[in-house]
Amino acid sequence: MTDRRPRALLRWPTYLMGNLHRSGVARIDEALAGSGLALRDYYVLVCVGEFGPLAQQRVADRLGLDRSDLVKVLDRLEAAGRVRRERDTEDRRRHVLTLTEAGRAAVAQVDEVSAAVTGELLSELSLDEQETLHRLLLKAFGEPPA
Amino acid sequence: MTDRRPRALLRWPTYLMGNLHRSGVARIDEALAGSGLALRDYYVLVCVGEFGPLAQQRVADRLGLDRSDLVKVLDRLEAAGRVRRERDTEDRRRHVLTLTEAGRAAVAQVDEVSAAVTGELLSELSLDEQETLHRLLLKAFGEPPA
DNA sequence: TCATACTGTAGGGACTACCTACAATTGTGC
DNA sequence: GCACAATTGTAGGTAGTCCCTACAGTATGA
Repeated sequence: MTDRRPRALLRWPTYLMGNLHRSGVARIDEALAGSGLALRDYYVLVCVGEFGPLAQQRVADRLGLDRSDLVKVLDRLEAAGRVRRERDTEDRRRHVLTLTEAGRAAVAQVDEVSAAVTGELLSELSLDEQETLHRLLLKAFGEPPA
Repeated sequence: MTDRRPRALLRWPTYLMGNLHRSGVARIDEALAGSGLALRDYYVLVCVGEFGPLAQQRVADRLGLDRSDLVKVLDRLEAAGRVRRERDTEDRRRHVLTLTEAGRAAVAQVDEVSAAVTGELLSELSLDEQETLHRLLLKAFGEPPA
């Protein structure tokens, strides 16, 4: 029984984005169940992969996470052999993170799932509209248009 | 030190919407701190206000929440005198919820805050673009265009 | 009457966001 | 060289969300 939502809430982009986000994450997590991968893991893997060997604090900065929360994610990822975590020989406070081959494979897997889910999630929109939505979201986010 | 995000993540509307949503909610919560109102409370108040006297299960259905999670929200709202919760005389399994005057005032307060925050959140977009974004979000959400 | 379904409530588990504290390490001013 | 501050990773706590199960009270239909 999926009743209609209050119209007074549908006025707010924040509300709409929250619900769409939640729906997308749920679908991705469902597709990823069993692989031992969470969506956050993917974010971290992508970040380490894109910006080369990185200290944990730098990953947290780039993703807008707290460094203390990153620890558990990295524990999982390291145990699964998806990242290497080694002391930085130049600054022994830091751990240097590097992506492994398994990590790269995980990224590719989530990329595929995410593309499929995005298509579902925005299936009510034409391809042009999807493109427009993405462009506006990027701009609102403060990123230069791709 | 706000570093740039991984480009590979900015490809995903789900990721962008999640971050924008989080940012919006944080600003609203901040503005609402001290008033004893959470954003979820507002959702519930709006729902009860819009669809008249409602049973708890109906509110949960309309908002996509679990009825068990609604209980704590309603405990707060009732204690604050923002909703009345009474046994339904026609079906004594149900509690009938009605909005009080204080509840209506709370809705008006959050409406104001939310409008201001939405303006901030989308300040990188022109008014036309904000309108387009909202229309596309509504459509993606499966709602008929207003 | 008996079985079935619905409603509100209690409680738990897993996850996220945010915060503090702390030990190890590095850098700075003297 | 040395006291002091800052940084980094880690542990832990709190609050909130989402999802699930169990249960007692109530209604409904065979």
